Amino acid sequence: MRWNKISDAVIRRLPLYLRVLDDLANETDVSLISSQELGVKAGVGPALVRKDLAWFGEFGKQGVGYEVGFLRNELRKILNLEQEMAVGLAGVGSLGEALVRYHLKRYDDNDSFNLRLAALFDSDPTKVGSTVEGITIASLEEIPQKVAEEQIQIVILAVPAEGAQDVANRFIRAGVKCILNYAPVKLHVPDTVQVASVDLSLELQRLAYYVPKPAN
Amino acid sequence: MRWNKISDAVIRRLPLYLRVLDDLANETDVSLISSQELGVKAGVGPALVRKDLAWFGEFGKQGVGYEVGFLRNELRKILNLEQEMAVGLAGVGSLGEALVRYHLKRYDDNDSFNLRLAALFDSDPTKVGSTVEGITIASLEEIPQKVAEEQIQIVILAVPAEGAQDVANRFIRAGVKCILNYAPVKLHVPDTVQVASVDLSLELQRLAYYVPKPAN
DNA sequence: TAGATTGTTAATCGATTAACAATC
DNA sequence: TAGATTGTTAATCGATTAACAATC
Repeated sequence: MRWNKISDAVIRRLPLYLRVLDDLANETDVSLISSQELGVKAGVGPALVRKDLAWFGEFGKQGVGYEVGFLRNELRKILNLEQEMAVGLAGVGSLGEALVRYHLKRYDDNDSFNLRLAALFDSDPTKVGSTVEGITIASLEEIPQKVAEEQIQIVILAVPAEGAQDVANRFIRAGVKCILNYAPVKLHVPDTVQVASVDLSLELQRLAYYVPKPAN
Repeated sequence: MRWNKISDAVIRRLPLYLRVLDDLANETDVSLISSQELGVKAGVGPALVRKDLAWFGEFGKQGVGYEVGFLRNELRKILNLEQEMAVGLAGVGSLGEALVRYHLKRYDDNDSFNLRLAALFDSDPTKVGSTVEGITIASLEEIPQKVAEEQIQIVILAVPAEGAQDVANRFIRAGVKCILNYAPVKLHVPDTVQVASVDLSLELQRLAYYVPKPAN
């Protein structure tokens, strides 16, 4: 299986489809779904659903639709979620702690969320050694060892803006290729590294544009 | 000023530009910037920078560039950030609390982040009446009054997945038109309402796709 | 004036949608 | 078989980039 150069726009929708299939697998006894229905539930047009899936293979049956359990499993394979993957989190402030709890809840609730939170990191020596939800906080110096030991593949950055680039660099040097960044800064990374960014302030400032201006 | 039908792709980049200009205004004595430099700092091509800005007016001088303070101010006007705007937050769990702190820090640090956190809401009666960072938690029943009193224009949802749609509906009924959703569900809203979504699990599942598969 | 950079138009690129033959 | 829905190709739509005349 080598699917080169598939657009990120496509990849972004796959977890959306997977979520719909997960819900369907739990809540109902529906075992078949059409691109039409899947599209409605995911908020995507039916043609686009079919085209997205077609990049990876032929998963449906003409005249019938897609078998829920089967398609779900294929999506998990495509997204690398079949085996458990280890995730690290740096910056155990109030946001970091909240993300730890949020993550653990997702991990427990959702079978397809095969991402185990394996290590925490913080620069503050007074935090190092203490635990959050049973996970011990390591220092930034321990990044190389921990990443290697736990085979950490993805890192969540919940550090302050000032420290974000430095901490990112440390993980990149340790071999991490995927970063989910919560700090309000643009990270500069080699293009072998994928960054996803979650930025409250950018989102809010964008929403402000859509606030209706008072009629005058 | 009536700029109809400007693409959301454009709007998403404006806060990025604004952030660069804010940094420039604070850190250095640079008072002019070219689309080239602004583009590099924002991670956007120079032609696109010029085209984005051109939707709203002529802000530069040929042969010279853009005046930092002036452009910054124009962007604030465009994004509705000139006057302070009131924001509400629902769901004061650990994520909600963390977002409160995060928000207040941004509000203090950044002049252009003119979004004041004006009210908190929670469904848990044992939380109602207590305060976080000096802001009192109201019940969901108080949404209509609070929204009207404080003129809340944007709401951050940090409630569990199950409650998200219901809480969203309450705010929409109270007249809120912009929602920033942290719950892992697709919200169904009238198309007069703008939703921005932040979804840790979708982002992580997407990143998992990019994790290099072990050579075998 | 000469050099630089904008604002804008035209060309390119990519992503979504429509349509339909294949087929379950 | 008749009806339905896929997989796929062609058409459309929109966004980005390249190019350049206008002009500071």
